[in-house]
Amino acid sequence: MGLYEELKNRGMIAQVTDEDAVRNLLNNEKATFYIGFDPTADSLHVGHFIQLKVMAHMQRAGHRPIAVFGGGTARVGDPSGKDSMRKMLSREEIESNIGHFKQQMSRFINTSDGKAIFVNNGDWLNDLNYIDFLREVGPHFTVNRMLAAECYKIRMETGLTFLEFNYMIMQSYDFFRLFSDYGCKLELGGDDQWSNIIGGVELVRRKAGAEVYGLTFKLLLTHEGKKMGKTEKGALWLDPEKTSPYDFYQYFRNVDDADVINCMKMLTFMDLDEIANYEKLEGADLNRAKERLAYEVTALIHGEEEAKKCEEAAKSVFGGGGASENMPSTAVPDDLFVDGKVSVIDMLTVSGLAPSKGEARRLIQQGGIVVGGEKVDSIDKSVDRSLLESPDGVIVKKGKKTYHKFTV
RNA sequence: GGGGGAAUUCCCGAGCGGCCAAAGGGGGCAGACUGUAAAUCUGUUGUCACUGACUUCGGUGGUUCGAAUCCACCUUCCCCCA
Repeated sequence: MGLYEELKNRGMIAQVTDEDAVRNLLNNEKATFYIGFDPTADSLHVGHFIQLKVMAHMQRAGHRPIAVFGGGTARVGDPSGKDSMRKMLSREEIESNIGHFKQQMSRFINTSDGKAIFVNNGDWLNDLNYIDFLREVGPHFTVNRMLAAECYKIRMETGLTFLEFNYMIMQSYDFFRLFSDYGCKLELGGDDQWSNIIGGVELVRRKAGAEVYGLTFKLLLTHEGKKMGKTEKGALWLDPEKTSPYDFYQYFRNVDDADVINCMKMLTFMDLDEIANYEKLEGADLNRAKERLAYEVTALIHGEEEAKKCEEAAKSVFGGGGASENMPSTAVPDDLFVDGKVSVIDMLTVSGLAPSKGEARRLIQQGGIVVGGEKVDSIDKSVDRSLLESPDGVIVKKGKKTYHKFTV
């Protein structure tokens, strides 16, 4: 099975500019391709991971990836799929974000011996001369076509600024530059990038008279069409400081039944035949698939060792509730003790389990707090220091799934 | 440049000068039911010293016993016309 078929069978391919040509390129040639990443945050998230995975996949097959960091484009902001303008980022923020991206990415992409190229489109976009640029690329785009593009659709309702309107042109220009400088023949991206990608394909055709290609991947969506990887705290980040491996693991351990198989196909390197076996599972048995999924994805991002820890922590906690060294924990500061006791309310707030005392009270009143295996039935409850001093500390359960260990 | 409108709690959105910590929905959290799933139902959702007090309704002043509600100026956004 060729690389193209592999991607297709995993249900990852959304749109292709020329299916036969791209299939041939992926299966039989060694091509240079690129994916762009706009450094709009200080960490990559699961959405980016799909792109990383594909890059790694393609690199293994002998193709040469170019990762383009949007040091220039991030200053403009991609309006695709957004209903309002992004906050403008300073140059310093952008540079710092690029640093984080590079670091995270080097885990997945081998950059030695020119096997992959990291570039910053700010290198050619930042110093463009306005009129020269307009004359160079402007004649190749008509406003009529641009306005009809899918990526502007939402914004035609809510308002599209001229700043963002130019995004597509800049990204198209990227492709042209990469084609000229590196012979890049293929641009990959999330499906929301389709308009921007075909803009580049067309620009290369018109300016250089060459045929290049575009391919988009399905976005990671739930079966209801909502974006996956969203948590209360924002995205599901790859940075362990921003999303702990445990939370990361739990996110996938808790995916909807209907989304498990899709996630396996898109996010792991698991063999398709093996996935097919999991696909046969039904009802509660699907939990086995979820465990596997969570393990695999966590291992890819945080390493096998970390993934094992997460798995053990989850099993010990949900399978009977023993202490675990991998559980998030908080040491209670001395000043919270009164007569050798801490109030449960203080424990909840100091650990961040509850953002305020009011919330902490509410949790207790609603029966959502269990301390050391016993439900807390009064907001005045407190815990003896001696219990916290014991080797395993005190385990507090908030709601059904949140466990936290307290020590001194 | 001219004219009109809007800014409300996490989001959307209602809000006669007192009965407004502010309707309703979404989202979040908790409970019941479960499989660490979904759906459903219930409760809850500013802070604290929580049967009370305090701080919120773009900003700054003002009118008033009393303002999210009225006035002035400022800031930002939207719409129509040019």
